[in-house]
Amino acid sequence: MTLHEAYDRLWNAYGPQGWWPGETTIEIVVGTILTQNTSWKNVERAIENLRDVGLLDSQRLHTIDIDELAEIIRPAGYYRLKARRLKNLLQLVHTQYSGQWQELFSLDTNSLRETLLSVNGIGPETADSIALYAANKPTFVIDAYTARVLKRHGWIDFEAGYVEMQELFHDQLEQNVLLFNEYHALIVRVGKEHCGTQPKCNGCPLQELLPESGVQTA
DNA sequence: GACCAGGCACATC
DNA sequence: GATGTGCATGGT
Repeated sequence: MTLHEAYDRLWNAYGPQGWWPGETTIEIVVGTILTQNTSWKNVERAIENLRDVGLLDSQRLHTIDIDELAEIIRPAGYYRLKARRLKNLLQLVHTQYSGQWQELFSLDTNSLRETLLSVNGIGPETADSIALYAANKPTFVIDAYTARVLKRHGWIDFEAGYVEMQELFHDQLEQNVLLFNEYHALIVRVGKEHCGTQPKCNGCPLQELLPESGVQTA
């Protein structure tokens, strides 16, 4: 079994997932922070609120009062925390990169990653999400679903951490932005439908790729 | 009413 | 280094 085979099965079963298509840079960046440990549905409400008041704009977000911002993104949950995290990132871009996201994104993948990780409130997944979906860098995003699917199917050691899981994809696949984008979204899809808190592997497109030992429980 | 959702930082041992 | 806890809304 290879990650290529698994990708083909998922693609054949589900097709394109359309994550973050045709949206602006700031909208994608805001989404990566708002979706931390939060359902996308709630994030959409918060983003619509921002759109309604014309705040999907880096400069305006940078200058708006933090408590006002918090109230506007309230539906996304952890709203005061996330307002602070957004402000931290905007502070970086507007003081170090002239408010120009493309200037920040012109860094090589590793430097961009390290720079993003230096911001309080941005961890590995958020940094990689921004790098992949906003900056179009070929870096694979590992999230809770990805970890669950990899471990449930015995593709990686149960104790593996973020970096190990990411290396698995980086080592076995061509470094392609669109592939990484689609693959991650497909894994989230199969994770939601079949690898939730209770294993439901009947009908799972990856069922025949399960290890002989059977399904491990998280 | 419990449990979950596309994490992360910080405290404590 | 591992483990626990706060952050918060909305859906099932």
